[in-house]
Amino acid sequence: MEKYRETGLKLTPQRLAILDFLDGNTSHPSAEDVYQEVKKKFPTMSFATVYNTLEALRSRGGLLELTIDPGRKRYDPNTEHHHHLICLNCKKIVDVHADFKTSVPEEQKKGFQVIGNHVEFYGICLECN
Amino acid sequence: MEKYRETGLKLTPQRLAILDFLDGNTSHPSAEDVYQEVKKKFPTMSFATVYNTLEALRSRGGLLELTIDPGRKRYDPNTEHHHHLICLNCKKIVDVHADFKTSVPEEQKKGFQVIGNHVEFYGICLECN
DNA sequence: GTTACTGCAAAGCTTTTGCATCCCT
DNA sequence: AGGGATGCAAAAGCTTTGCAGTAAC
Repeated sequence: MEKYRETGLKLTPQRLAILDFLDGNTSHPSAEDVYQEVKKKFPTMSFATVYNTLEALRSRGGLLELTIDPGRKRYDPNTEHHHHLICLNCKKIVDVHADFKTSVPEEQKKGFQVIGNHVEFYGICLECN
Repeated sequence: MEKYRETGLKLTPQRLAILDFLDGNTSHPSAEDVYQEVKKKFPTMSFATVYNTLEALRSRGGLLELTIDPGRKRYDPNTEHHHHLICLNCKKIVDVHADFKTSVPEEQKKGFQVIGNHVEFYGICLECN
């Protein structure tokens, strides 16, 4: 939690509440989810602060922005390389840890400098089935 | 092009122009891209028609909705199983054809019925580098 | 003739931004 | 004290929707 201080991030009470909510969280919350949660402790919380903080974390490499859910961004505090399984019905996202050794065939790279990859599995979760 | 008629899709001139633009298109256009292109032929084209047609195609399995680009949906008329490489800078998307044999480890499925997967590679394209 | 599509405008959601005030360091 | 953060409101993107007129079947 305190590790961000040294990156120049100002640790306000609101930010600590956001960090606290995100720490170890595997629910892949949306900005709205973060807002609703932190609003309980800080009724004056605004989306500006939520987005500001999420972006501050992301730019420091402390948060991943997932584009797996159409319509809204989802955030993942686990920045280790891993993959995701999403429910097509309720949009629940669960982590998948595995090493798939996927790589773009050389002749298909089109000059791209490939930086990383992410496997997205989709299906229907237990509750929706 | 005519194959959609038998699915109950009404082939209006506007739809034929959209189908014509999408056929064989590997640029993964956004709704805006489709709109701008078809507007050349039909100046009164509206987003309602674009979205209506894209959804009609998608629901019939003739189009994929990609959620790979934060902020807007991208569409892919190639419904064969394949993967994508996206430029983090300009959001260009290119196809990657390969069989990666990825699957969710049984103990991580959490009761999900897994339907499919998609590998997303990211990097910087030649033009942006 | 039916049924479904078109086009315009309005509304809905998510995200971004301007700005005055406030507070962490 | 200074620089950055907060919070409110407004605005900006993208997508959806209502509805009257219209065209495909």
